[in-house]
Amino acid sequence: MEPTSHVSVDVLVLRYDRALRQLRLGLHERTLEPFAGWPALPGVLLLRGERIRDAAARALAKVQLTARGSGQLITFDEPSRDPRGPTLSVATWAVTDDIGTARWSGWDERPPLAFDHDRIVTDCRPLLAGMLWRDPSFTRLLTGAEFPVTDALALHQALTGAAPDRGNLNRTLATIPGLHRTDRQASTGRGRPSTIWAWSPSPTP
Amino acid sequence: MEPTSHVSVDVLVLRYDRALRQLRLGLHERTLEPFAGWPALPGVLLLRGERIRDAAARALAKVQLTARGSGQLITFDEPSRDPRGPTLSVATWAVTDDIGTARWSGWDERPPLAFDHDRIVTDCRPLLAGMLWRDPSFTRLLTGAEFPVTDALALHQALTGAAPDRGNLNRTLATIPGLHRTDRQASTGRGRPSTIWAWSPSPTP
DNA sequence: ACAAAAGTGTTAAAATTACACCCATGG
DNA sequence: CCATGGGTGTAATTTTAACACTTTTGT
Repeated sequence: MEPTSHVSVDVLVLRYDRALRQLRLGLHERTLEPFAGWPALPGVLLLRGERIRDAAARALAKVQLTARGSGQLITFDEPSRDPRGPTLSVATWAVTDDIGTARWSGWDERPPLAFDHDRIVTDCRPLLAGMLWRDPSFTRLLTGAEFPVTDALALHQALTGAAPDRGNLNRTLATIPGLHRTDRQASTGRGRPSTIWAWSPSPTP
Repeated sequence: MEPTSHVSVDVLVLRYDRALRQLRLGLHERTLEPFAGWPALPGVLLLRGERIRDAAARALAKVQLTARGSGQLITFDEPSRDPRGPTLSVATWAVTDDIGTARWSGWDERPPLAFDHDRIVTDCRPLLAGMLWRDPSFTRLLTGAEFPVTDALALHQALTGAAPDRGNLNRTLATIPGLHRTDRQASTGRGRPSTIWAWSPSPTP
């Protein structure tokens, strides 16, 4: 018995799938008990002296992913959340471009998760929704360097649940510093092609 | 050498001093090395299986205080923040009525603190400012069951740095659910007496 | 009467929302 | 030429902010 609780870092891995036009959540199929065979947020135990961001990177490595950026959300401290013993969970977000070996799931079609990870996801969603369009680095990572408004709409819908008015979303984008509309367009199949927005060169100088 | 970092819970203890009309921060004079003799945020090491809220209560007990309410802020993970070895710090807030054995300091006249506690205080201030008037339970704890507008003004000023317009603050208060103005007044010395606002019976049912 | 503190009224500016209508493309 | 998706324009509503002016008290 250790004198203190363990600390795990669990990551909400986000990846915007341009083909599916959907924000997807990266899950890791557990191989060990408890919850063997269950999908879970990728997580690791925080090592002595390790920074949370680095632990998150290790968690991503378990599914062969590297984060473009990450950040802290909330800490969950329910003592029985892990049957192996009391373990804090520092929830973090990370954005990636790759597929890795993760199991990718839509936000709403997500299967039941191991531990209290369902709760973590539900509690953290509004936090992420609040960061979209307001936190430039988070937003930039999700959208990538360039994106059509359609993708912006899908992102907004994925995180807030409701689809915003297209016109208003356009105006919102126009007010974001470092973001500007280009004269290029993206053909999406049927319908009028969407204007492409682009970030200025240096997002985090 | 333990396999994992320690976890401390450090508390920003808040107490509104009606006589001084000032929000004060409760500090604990350290007796042990490192930083013996320095003032610090009251903190304890999180025990195995202990909830953050309970650890915060233990920290307050070190200065003979009990919290009326508390909550989580951010987690600091800089590995060298504690010279004894890597220690996470989960910063929390707590509101109390008592004096206890704490050393109370105004927010701006506060002395240099031990560890990275100066940084914790500076980083957390805007978070607390954002909770004021928006988070009803936090607000209610700070103001108490009844309060004159003057106190509201002092609280706002302490957390945001700037004093708000009196008229606008009055209107802000009027929109807060569960809060209503009474027909009583508080004489504050010279000048026109201040209207007393009161919370409705059950704040957190 | 005057200064200090509190309160009211009014208005300007900004952000949020909603909705009607026009434009471009594929079938 | 029409359904589909994208964009612009406009207006109502709400929030935020600022400031002038009035009221009440102690000295």
